[in-house]
Amino acid sequence: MGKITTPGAIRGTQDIFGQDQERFGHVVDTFDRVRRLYNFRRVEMPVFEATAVFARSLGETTDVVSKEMYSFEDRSGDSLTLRPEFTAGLARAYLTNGWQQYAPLKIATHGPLFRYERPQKGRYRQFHQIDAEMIGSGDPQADVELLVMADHVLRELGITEGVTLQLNTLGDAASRDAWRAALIEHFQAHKDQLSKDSQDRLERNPLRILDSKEAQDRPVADSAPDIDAFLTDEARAFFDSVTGGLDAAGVAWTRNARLVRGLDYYRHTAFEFVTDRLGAQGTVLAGGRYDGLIESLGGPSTPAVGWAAGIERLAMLCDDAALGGGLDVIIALEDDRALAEATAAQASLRNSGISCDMIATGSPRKRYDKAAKSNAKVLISFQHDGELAKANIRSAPESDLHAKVADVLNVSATK
RNA sequence: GCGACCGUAGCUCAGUUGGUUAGAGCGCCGGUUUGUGGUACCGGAGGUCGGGGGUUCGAGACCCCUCGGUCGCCCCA
Repeated sequence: MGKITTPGAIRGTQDIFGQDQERFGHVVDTFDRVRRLYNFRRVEMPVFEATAVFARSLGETTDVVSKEMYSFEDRSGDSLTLRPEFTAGLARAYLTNGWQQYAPLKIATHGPLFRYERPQKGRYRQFHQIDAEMIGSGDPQADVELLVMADHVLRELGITEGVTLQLNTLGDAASRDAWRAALIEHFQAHKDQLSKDSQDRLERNPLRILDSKEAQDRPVADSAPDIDAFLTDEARAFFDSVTGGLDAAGVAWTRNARLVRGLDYYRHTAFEFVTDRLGAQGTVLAGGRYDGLIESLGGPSTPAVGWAAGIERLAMLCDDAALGGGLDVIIALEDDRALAEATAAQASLRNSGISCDMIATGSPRKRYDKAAKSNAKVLISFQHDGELAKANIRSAPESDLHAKVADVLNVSATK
C-alpha cells in the first residue's frame, strides 16, 4: 500500500477561494446585473469547438494557432480546441442556430477560456472572461452602446481610477488596406532602425510594430503615418458617429492612433480600457468591430462588434468596500448542554433567510473568541445554568438585523 | 519557446563568513486568567529546509541538474 504523491494542480490553473472568490463572484454578479439594464441576453456556450472555428478566426499562420491553443484529437480523430475566446464560438452559433432571425442580436456570456501560454500576472492558462457582443448591426450606435455598457460595468465595480478608454479606428476594408500598405512602406524604409523582433513582425504582422514595447522601435513607430489620411469618407463618418455618441453619453475617451488589431477581419472601431495599476498587463477590457469574421466562417457578410474583459484582472482592481456580503449570525455554543437550543435557533434563523453558522467544537471557553473573530454581523452566545439554556444576542451597532434576529428567536422559543 | 528572481511548519517569514538538537508570529489542539467577555499567559502537535547529485570533517546556506512558483519577453484572439 504505497502512498502516492498528491497530484499537483495544472500549471496556469487556479483554485479560487475566500477573498479572491468573493471578488470574482462580485465581478460576475455586477456584469450580470448591468447587462440586463442594456437588454443583452445571456447565452450558455460549449467550452470546446471544432478547431476550425478558432483557426479561421485567429489566422492559420500565427503563433496563436501553432503554440497557444489547447487542441487535441477526440476518439474519432476530429481536432477539437478548448475555447481561447468567446467571439468565434458565438459567431459559429449565430450561423448554425439560425440566430439571424434575432438580428441585431445582443448577447452576453461569461466563463472559462484556455490558452496554452506561460502564466504571468493576470494571465492564466485557464482564465475567465465576461463578454458582450452585438451581431448583425453595422450601425455605429451599436459600438456606442457596447462602449457605454463597458464603461458602466467598470464604474459599478469601482474601477475608474487610472483607467482610460483608448479608441482608434481601423477603417473599412479599403481604408485599412491603404493604411497597411503605407505602413509597410514606412517600416521597410527604416528597417535597419527596428529591433530584431519588429523586423520579424514586418513579415508576419506589420501593424503590431506600432505598439511595440521596444524603446528602439518607438521613433520609427511614432513617426509612422496615422490611418486618418487613408480613411474613406464612409469610414471617417462612422468613426465620428462613434466618438460623437460617446461624448453624448458622457463617456471619456482618448484617441490612440497606435492601437491596432493584427487580423484583417477587424474593421472600424478598436478599443481598450487600460489601467496603469497592473504592470505589463494593463488592458482591462478590450474589443472592437469584426465585420469580416462571420464571412470568414462561411456565413453571409455580417457586421458585428463586441468586447471581453478578464474577470481575474477586474477582480484584482475592484474596490474592497463594494464587496459587502458576509455572514449574518455566528453562534458560540459556550456550554454543550445548550446544543439542542442552539441547533433550533440556527434552523429558525436560516429558515427566515438569515445566514448563520455555529462554533460548537473545541474548548468551550474559547468558542466566544473564535466566534468574535468570524466577523459575522451578529454574535449569539449560548450558555446554560443547569436548568435552562440562555441566549445572548450581541452586535456592535444595534441594527435592523439585530432586531430581526431577536424576533426570530422569540418566535422559535414560543413554538 | 526565452530571461530574471524565488522555494524553510497549514500560512507569512527569520536563519550571521558553511559550525551543537532548525526558529518566530499567525492558525490549530489542550490548560490557566477574565466572565457579557474580541484580553493575557503556559503547554502541545506539526519540518527528509521542493527533489536528486556533488564539494566539505561538517550544507537550510556553496556548485550542478531537476521540479514547482512569481514576474517579464514572445504572443495577445
